[in-house]
Amino acid sequence: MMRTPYGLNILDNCVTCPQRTENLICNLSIPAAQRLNEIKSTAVYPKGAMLFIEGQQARGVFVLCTGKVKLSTSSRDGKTIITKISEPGDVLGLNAVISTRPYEVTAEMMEPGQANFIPRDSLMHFLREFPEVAMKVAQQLSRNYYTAYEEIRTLGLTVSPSEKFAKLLLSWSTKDSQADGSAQVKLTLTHEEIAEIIGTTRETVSRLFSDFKRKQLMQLKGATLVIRSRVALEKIVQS
Amino acid sequence: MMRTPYGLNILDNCVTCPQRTENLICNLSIPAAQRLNEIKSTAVYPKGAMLFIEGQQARGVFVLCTGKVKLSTSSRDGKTIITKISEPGDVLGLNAVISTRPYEVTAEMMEPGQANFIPRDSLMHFLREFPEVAMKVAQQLSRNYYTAYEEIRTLGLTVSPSEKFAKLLLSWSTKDSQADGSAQVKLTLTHEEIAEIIGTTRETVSRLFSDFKRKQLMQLKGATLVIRSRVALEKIVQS
DNA sequence: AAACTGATGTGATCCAGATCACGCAGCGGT
DNA sequence: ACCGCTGCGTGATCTGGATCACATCAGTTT
Repeated sequence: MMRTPYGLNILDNCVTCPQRTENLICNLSIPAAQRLNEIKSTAVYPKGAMLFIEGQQARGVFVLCTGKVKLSTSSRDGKTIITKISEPGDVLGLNAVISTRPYEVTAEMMEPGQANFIPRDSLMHFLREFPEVAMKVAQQLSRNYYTAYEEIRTLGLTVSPSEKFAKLLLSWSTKDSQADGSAQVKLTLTHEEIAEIIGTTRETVSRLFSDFKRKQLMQLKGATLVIRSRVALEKIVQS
Repeated sequence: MMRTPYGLNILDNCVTCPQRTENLICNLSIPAAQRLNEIKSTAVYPKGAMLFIEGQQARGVFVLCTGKVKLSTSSRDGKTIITKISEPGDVLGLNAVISTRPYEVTAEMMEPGQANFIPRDSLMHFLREFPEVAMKVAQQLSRNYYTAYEEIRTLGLTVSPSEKFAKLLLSWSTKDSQADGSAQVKLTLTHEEIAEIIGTTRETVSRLFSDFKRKQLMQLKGATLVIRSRVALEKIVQS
């Protein structure tokens, strides 16, 4: 099968989505995958590009191939919270399309990357054509819901910024942690962005970094964050 | 068609769910409705009964017929937040069942009421049998997601308790507001419960009531809450 | 009626973070 | 080198709610 740099087959792309076998577009039946491949279009976006903006009428979904995407929502007075950092394999805008409502978040490329776009109508047709995929979509949606619920628990039940910060570090380190409980993560976010994730101010995040370093919970080598011990962090979370 | 007090046909029940035509169990095709009627079982629950508890393996969904249900989640250290007050017509536990995960909330009857139970396996079978219903389920799930997202916005973007309180009052008054912007709502929650909704303390809620009454934003006649002007409240929210 | 219980009002105190206000470091552009 | 810009570190204040500690009140029970 031929591959062109800007027109990858979704089936092929699937290979590039590590450990995402449960994903919407993976493990489709051959005819479904072929159909999907026909209705999608691929594009490359620069850093800072907006895939869609909160409040816009939903045009379709984006399947992220490469790069990271920042999902955020803001209030009229300028305050912003980041609800998720999406990674390759994620399907963006699904809720808005399925429920035919405006996008509930803004999706911004954090680094240059590639995404497949599937227009609203094509997707809905596709789902009616392949009911088993509709079922997978429902499961994806309920998984999204769980993530949102975790967010609610964090925002509503966790009071102190230090606790939320510890939670965030833990969520980062789960991906590739060592046997001894330590982990290394590439830090790609600014303090400002971290503040928008845990709902506090830039200054407080800065102080949290100092505190946690002093308490030997973590350490910074260039842009690499070294987490000393997960158990110590879990103690802080304690909720 | 015969009606028995404790074994209402779901189709009939639909009539008792006001303005819920978009609901999962309403507007089904005749065969789907009949099938649904076969797999459901109805029960009456006393006040305080737990339909399900956070963390339990999902057994099935509940379709609320009468009464109100409090959905909440708590942290290990005892703090609780109420995420939603469910009303007749709502489908409870859908996300957990579809994603085959534990219930993410606790559902407690706030007053005696009736609910239909549909076991997990029966529901999944049913959805495979009627793909058009699976599609409706997906839409219901994405609507749930929107509600959760609203919650995130409230918790994450709204800082002051007074703003959240105003938001809550507005959400109550939307249901039946007068032309002049006033509205009357039966107050069924304690200050403690309101505190758990907006994420503050009982004392603060008590003070908020005093403040808002003093500022002529609302007024209390027995258990009836009279909202003076919606616009004034919207000014406070302002986000 | 008295005692009990759960829901409520309200003052006094305290403190974690927000806010303000800088200084400083890195880095790309001209 | 210079500038401009964005991100970061840190002190000094200020303050809104949490917390504690009672008093009160309405509805129930005995």
